[in-house]
Amino acid sequence: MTLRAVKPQHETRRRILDAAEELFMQHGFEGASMRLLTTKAGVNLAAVNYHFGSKDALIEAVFQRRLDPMNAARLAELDRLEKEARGKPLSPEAIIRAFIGESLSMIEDSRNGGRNFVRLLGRTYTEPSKPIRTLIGGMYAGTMERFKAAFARALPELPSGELFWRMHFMFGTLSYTLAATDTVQLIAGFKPEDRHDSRALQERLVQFLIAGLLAPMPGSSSNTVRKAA
Amino acid sequence: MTLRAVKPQHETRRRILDAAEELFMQHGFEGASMRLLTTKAGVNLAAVNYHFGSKDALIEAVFQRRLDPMNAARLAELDRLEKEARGKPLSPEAIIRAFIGESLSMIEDSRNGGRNFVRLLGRTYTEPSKPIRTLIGGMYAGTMERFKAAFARALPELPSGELFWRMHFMFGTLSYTLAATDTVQLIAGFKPEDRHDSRALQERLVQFLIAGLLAPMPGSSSNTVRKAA
DNA sequence: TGATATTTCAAACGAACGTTTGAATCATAC
DNA sequence: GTATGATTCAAACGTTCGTTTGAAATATCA
Repeated sequence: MTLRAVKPQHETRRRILDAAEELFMQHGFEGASMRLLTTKAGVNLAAVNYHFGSKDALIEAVFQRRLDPMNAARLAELDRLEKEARGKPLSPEAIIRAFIGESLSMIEDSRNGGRNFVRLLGRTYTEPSKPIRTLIGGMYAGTMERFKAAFARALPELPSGELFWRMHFMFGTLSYTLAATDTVQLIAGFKPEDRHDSRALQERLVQFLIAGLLAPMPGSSSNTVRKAA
Repeated sequence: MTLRAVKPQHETRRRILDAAEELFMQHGFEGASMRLLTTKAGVNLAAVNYHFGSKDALIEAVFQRRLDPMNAARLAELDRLEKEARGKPLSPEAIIRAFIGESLSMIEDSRNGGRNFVRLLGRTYTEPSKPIRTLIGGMYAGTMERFKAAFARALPELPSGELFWRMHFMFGTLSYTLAATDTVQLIAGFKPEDRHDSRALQERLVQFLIAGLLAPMPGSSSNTVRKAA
């Protein structure tokens, strides 16, 4: 029996989470049934309720597993940058990169399911279900607070009300980019070789977001909000 | 019986479409059941299948009713601008306004359900269901083609591959803005009085999108793609 | 090995789903 | 008024949903 394949302690949990991640992304939370999900995971139908309690708890666990480390990594990167800057405000670009870098690099991670998760995440921001919105909102609260403060320090001339909207727009662009890449195809002209080139995508997105963040104020002159480079 | 309220020819259809618009937005397509939907509409459970054939056909009808006129209005506005310009390329800002103006003004239209629809629409761009994506994609195809051509004429220096991505980002920002306003609340700082001020929202969004569209190329110098003002 | 948790399994639960049915009701035209 | 078609209605259809159950299998440790 020495050659018997070992069965890690919580392999069933992991298999369920992986299958759920992919099927929630493909069919939505309601569309992915327990039977489909457990079949794909190769576990018994009752396993979800045994290990997680309910389908809703499974949904929560799917986000917990990835979102907490993801936001922790964002905050760690922001901490690192701020320490490095020794009290000086960061550049808007650096803050943007700290926020989107982690999620965009996960797009390339198809082996560990990171790609599935970020696409699921992008879809979920516009999810109508109240409990899910509350869940996601709670997981983001602290991170958003810190990044908003960092942006405010980097852009002292930008009124707080405007900053809110520009973060809102930036987050929306990221969200849609994560969710809709190789799903919706509204605009013709997509080159298939771009699909997995997340480096090029990231650079394009960063340029777009920086420009939007530094856009002139609605009623102002043609200057950007950044007084001096 | 002279005072009896008249019943327009297809009032039942309209009531169903209105209820579906709101409930699809609130609960998603699968989450909004026929029983909930018909109860809200004040019609019999069998009315949907009688008037539309099936739930899927109802979903299609919900989008048909609003999306075709909406895209027709976008194209009409673009035609008007181009006629007015007498062959000269339009400004990027004018093209952007032609595209987003119609949908953003619907945000204020809560009486006729326009607000419900645009929020539903924003959510649907990231919908995983293949038939729905195909449906929406087909309804947008011609409009996107025309707007892409208009942008290409306005920005001749911008490579076509870049234009695709910038339209993608712009569309994402609009989509998220439509879908997530007063639903998701990830960033603290939202002022309730902004909620229905779609004029101010539109100006903020336009500034953000223009800046993103005209952003410098990823590898270029610090100039924007627009050679001269 | 034997006792004790832990995990898996097939089967079934009641509830809710989208849809169908056939009679009842309504509107319209002769 | 009566015949004809359109619409509404209560009831039921078969299916699938998330969940529960109690026994069987497996792992853990004295």
